[in-house]
Amino acid sequence: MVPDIATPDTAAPGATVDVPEKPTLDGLEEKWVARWAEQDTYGFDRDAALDPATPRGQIWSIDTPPPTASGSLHVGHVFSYTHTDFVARYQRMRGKHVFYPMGWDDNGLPTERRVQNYYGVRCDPSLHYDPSYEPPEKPGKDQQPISRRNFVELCMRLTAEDEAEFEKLWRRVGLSVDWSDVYRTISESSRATAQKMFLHNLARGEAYAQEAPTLWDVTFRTAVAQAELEDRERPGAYHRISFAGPSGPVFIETTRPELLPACVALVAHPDDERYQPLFGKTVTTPLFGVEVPVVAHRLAEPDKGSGIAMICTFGDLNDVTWWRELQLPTRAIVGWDGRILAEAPPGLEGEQAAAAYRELAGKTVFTAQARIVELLRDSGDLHGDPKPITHPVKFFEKGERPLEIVTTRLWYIRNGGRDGDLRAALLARGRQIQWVPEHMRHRYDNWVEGLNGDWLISRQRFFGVPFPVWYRLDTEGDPIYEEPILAPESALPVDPSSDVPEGFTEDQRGRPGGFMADPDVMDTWATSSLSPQVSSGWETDPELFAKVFPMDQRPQAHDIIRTWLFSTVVRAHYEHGTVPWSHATISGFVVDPDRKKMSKSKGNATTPIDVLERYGTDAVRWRAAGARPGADSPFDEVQMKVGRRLAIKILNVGKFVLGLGAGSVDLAAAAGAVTEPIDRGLLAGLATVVDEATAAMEAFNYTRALEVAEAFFWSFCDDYVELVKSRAYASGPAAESAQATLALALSVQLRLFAPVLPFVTEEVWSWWQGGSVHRAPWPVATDLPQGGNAAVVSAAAEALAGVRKAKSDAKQSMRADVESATVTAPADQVALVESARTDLVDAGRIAALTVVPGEGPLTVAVVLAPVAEG
RNA sequence: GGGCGAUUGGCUCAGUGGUAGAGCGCUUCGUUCACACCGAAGAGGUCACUGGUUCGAACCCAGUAUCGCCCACCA
Repeated sequence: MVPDIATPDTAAPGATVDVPEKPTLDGLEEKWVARWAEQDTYGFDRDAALDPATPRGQIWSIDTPPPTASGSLHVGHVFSYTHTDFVARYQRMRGKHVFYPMGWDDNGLPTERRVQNYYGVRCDPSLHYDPSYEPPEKPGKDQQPISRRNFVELCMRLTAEDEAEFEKLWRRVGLSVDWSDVYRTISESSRATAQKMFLHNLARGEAYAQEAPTLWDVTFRTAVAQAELEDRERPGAYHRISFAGPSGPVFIETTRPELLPACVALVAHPDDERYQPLFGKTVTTPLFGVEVPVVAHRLAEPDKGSGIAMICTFGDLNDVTWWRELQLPTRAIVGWDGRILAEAPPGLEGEQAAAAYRELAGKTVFTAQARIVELLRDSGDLHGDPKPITHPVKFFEKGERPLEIVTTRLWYIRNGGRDGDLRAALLARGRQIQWVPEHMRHRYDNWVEGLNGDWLISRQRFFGVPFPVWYRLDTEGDPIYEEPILAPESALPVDPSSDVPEGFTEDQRGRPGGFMADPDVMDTWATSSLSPQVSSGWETDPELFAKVFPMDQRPQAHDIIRTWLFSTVVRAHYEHGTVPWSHATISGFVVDPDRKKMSKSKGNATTPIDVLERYGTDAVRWRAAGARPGADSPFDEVQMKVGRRLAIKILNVGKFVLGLGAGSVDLAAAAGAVTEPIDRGLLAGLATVVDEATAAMEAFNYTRALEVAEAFFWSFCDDYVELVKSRAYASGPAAESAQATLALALSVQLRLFAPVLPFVTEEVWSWWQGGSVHRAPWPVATDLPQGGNAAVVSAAAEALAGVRKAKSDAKQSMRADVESATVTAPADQVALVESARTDLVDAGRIAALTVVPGEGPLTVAVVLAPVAEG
């Protein structure tokens, strides 16, 4: 029993029915958004939900995706969040306590960039905090450097403004979230959660630090994880270069000739007979005269280029593998800024090497390439012209320049990329999740099976969750990485760049014998992977956490299965030994007419507020419901009109039906008043619709649920209401049967539509019923009178259609009088049509109706009354 | 190169073994009596292709083609 849900029989017979003269969609959003807020229609009833007597199955908890606060929302967001809302509203009407918080992802790079541009500032972590700092009125020409803490404060300030705007939009979209429960990924509590979980991972050996070559974005000057990579096709060229070998030149082909000074070996496949004589020998690099060994490795491909490749530190991930497995020396030449380092790497001895290196030092890799090609050409070591090719190059998904590989010390979380048992365990977790649609599971499997390293979580940025770690400095001032100083859990969140570890004072920061902060922040996914823990109150609200975690539903788009979904599974696996949620519901994208994903950066995004205002929220939601889970859906404004038409129809038919006397029907007693066969038939058909819609909603198929409800509704309006309106106008038991049927049918249909069309259904409901339709119970077939025959309605509708066709063919008004009509129907339908005779005669304006059995489908022969001239 | 999905009327999509469906668009007609932000009627498809299974295939199986997405070590 759910106490705060209004039952639909609250309207007593003769209760006030207040139907507007001219119903309209205009203003419904403002009216009901305000009313729902006042009445806390969607509040999570914590006391009831946390009552020990409430079974877990009576709660539905949703791990809402926190939108990027610094971004802007487009129609695609509106669709996917609406999909979740359909489920939330359905579950609420099923009587569940719906835990539906909203979060804002205000952490990370996008926010940093927005703050830099908006205020004209930049973060300089070496500066001290200025408590009285105010940003310039207008951003100046040069960005003002400010301390990390000041920068973070500006981030907090701006995102708070952005989030207020977002909330307004979401309310207008009709999301039934509990607005008293909002989290931010940069809040104290989120930061504390992320830091605490990191310390747990570290204590259990699931997180570790390692100095290793890593993919590096030279624009953002940060490390990049595998999940943030994307390949882009870029033009390049094979350069054929000769090395001096023991018995003549050895030719290699490379797309990165500028890395020649970083060359540490040549490599060929062990079975490659052409190069077997060279294995174990050395060759000499052109220009630099460095002796490098020729080695064998199975990853070398005989049919690529000349079959022998130069290994550089580092040109690509293959180089890293070779370097690691063959234990080659390191000759790094690319710096964090993407330029060739000023100092030549070890191994380049002699004046020849130094002179050649000076030609490249300080240049970008692009200009260094141009220069070295000239040098190689002059020295005669470049053979032929470079052969242009197009090849995939790795980029940071938000970046504009190819990634380089640099060596640095970073934090990782084990994710199965280097451990088969862990990988198998995480694949098994994937199988414990129910995926909607089912085939999205393959994306997860595919990703986990293809991992080639652990999850890199360090980012060299400012606005993020810092690692709660310091390092002691030795007497030389060098950090002792082996013994990190960890913040105690009770102190979290900490900012090690301004907080001081236990036993030290601020003036020891950066001094020999003192300490230094870990300079990095966590990857944004390292925080958002904890959204279930953050929103459910892990460690901050154990009672709540125990009741809502693991959560019931994770809605998200398919493009971030490899990032958000996977990382959330990893964290829950470690900390809780479970999956974070039972269901993952995956939304597709809204795509433009060319089937390209809608996104702001592509400039093809449609602004939601504009569409919401033009068509009304319900119309937009109706269109969203047409996009099945996981399916991409083209944006088509014409479709919005159809949704709007449905909403208007609901208003009008509601008004009409209530005016026919349905408004004063006692719903609790209505079933007993339904006596006419066609009335019983209508409700029998509706009972089937209720069953089908319910089954569809249980399977998250809101599209199907809407479709069956809508098909029934249009037939209800066009056929049933037309057939019975004359009878309903009258009085007596037959009229009461019609009125009771209309009332029941309206009540049930409003509730079926409520999850998709919350505004218009609430409006009509309010004319006539107490409480909110959104707190009314989802209809069940057994509430409707049993035993009716739905075929009565279809037979009568078919006969009526025949009469209409005759009038249409004769180009007459539907109100034209019919002198006589003869229905010829299959034998088993004669009685059905006869049982609706009176309604049919009235609706068709038929003077004389005959129904006879015959062969073939039902037909109607009509003689129209003569039309008076003139 | 691997994986996943799609291919049904002009458009967007339902339809998983039994006579091809819906909405939009189109054509024709109709408005005092809930609804012109409307109603009624109608036209329109060899279900991508080739084989196979079956009494029967849009649907099941094998293969092909095209499109889209995800992944992949890219000299």
